[in-house]
Amino acid sequence: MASSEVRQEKRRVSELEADSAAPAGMDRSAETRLRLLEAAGPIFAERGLEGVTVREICGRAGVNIAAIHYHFGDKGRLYIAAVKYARERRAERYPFPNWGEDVSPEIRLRGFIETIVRRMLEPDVPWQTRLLMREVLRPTDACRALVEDYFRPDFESLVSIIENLMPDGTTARCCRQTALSVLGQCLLYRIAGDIVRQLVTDAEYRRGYEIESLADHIWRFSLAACRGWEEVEREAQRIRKEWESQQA
Amino acid sequence: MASSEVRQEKRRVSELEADSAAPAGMDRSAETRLRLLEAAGPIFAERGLEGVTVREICGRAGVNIAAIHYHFGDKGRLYIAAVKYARERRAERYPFPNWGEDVSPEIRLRGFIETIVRRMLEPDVPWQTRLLMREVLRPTDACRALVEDYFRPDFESLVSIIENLMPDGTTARCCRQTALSVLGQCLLYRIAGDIVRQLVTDAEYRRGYEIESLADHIWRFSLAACRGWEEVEREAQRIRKEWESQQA
DNA sequence: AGACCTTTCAAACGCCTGTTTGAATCACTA
DNA sequence: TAGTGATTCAAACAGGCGTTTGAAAGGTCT
Repeated sequence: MASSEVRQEKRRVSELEADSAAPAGMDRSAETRLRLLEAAGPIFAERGLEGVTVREICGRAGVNIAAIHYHFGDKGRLYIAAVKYARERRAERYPFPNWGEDVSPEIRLRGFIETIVRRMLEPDVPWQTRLLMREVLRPTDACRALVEDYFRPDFESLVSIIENLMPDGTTARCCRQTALSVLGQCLLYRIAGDIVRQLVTDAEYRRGYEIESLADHIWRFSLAACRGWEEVEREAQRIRKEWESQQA
Repeated sequence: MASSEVRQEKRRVSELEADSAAPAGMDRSAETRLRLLEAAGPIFAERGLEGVTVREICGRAGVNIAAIHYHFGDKGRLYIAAVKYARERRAERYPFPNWGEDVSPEIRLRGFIETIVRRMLEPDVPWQTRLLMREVLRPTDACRALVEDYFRPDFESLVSIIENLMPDGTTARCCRQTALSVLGQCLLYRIAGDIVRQLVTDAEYRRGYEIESLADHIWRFSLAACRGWEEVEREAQRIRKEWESQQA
């Protein structure tokens, strides 16, 4: 009992070393760690922590079952390590376009939407991106901080795009909520792809629901909402009165 | 082995009887079935098939573990029975408003959105509704037909509302996709409620994200999109040209 | 009351999970 | 080459899962 704790303690030290380097002449230990991470990552990204067995992971990695305990302590910490690893490899994630200063907010919005949709749906987006997306959508207690430094910057940049598109004087709160409306549209196809496929006909699905077309529609819809915002503002009072009379 | 099959076969017959009636003098069998369904339903609705153990279900129902096998065959068929039961009790689900002929599409849209958001978020919406929502979002093979008769009618009525709001000549395909944009906004708060709460400040969340406010924003955003649709159509060519030049 | 079928019950079964063990193997130093 | 610590391995472990069992209890007929 005490001996196993010692084992883990030793390993936890060399985990830290492993952060710093994976030298050309990689030792067995570092290689095994890497094989586990690279094997576990994609499956975790697809099916989550509970949906995967350690036996499957080790099988794909070609290492012994006990390796997880030896190198990471347990399955849960392997998962966390995989998330961290994915975050470190952030460069590999599907990148946002890098606009110049003079690019219009309309174009920025278009690029943002396409990037998000692609991250959601592109099957050959790197698993690191997909795992981080999963964590962002259903944050594990252990990784809640991830939202802050992985996703919030993207969110804030979307908000600032929208601030440029909405009429002057629109509150920041309203802009944030609008940003969420844009994100919600993107998420739908990831979360409820099955039902969407069932609701529209097959032919229509094949022609109008590839990534480009989806991004295009979401963009037009969202942009149109910004354009029409003031008009609805003006109608609002009349409609709201009608609404309340209908409610009663 | 053969005997157990016989048992199940017998039961499967009386399952059918159980559809027809639950008379005042309910016999033990029907009562146990009902207790299982009523105990399992809410937990299934919350955590799904895999997230619940038969021991928990039977514990809450106050019946023996073996009752599931005896009355339903196995856990999976209990789940299916719970979904069917939920669908039969459709009347209890949170209803759409029943508009008169003369109600404007703007108002209809407002009512539709609020109903959906409420179904997603209201904690004391009946579990039957929540279980069906879950099935619609991640359709199990067994219950795929559910989408057709439970959800499609709602979807089609949303589409027809939108057809009345979009400019004349908008294609049906575009209206369906727009309907999905509306639904996506509603879904976000159910699917990614955690991250939303983290992205906006606590104070803002409490004041601006109750059901009424959410429905109001989604409604304004969607209505504005319909109003601004033609304007964007007109801009589209110019913007698209800019987009393509930026891409290159 | 006795026979018969239905329904419940406590207990166990077999399986799969994540984890642990102790010995075998490897890589390196003296 | 012998010794030492790091790493791998096959095997087993404990515990939870869904399922099954065979007997007990309940209800309903003649």
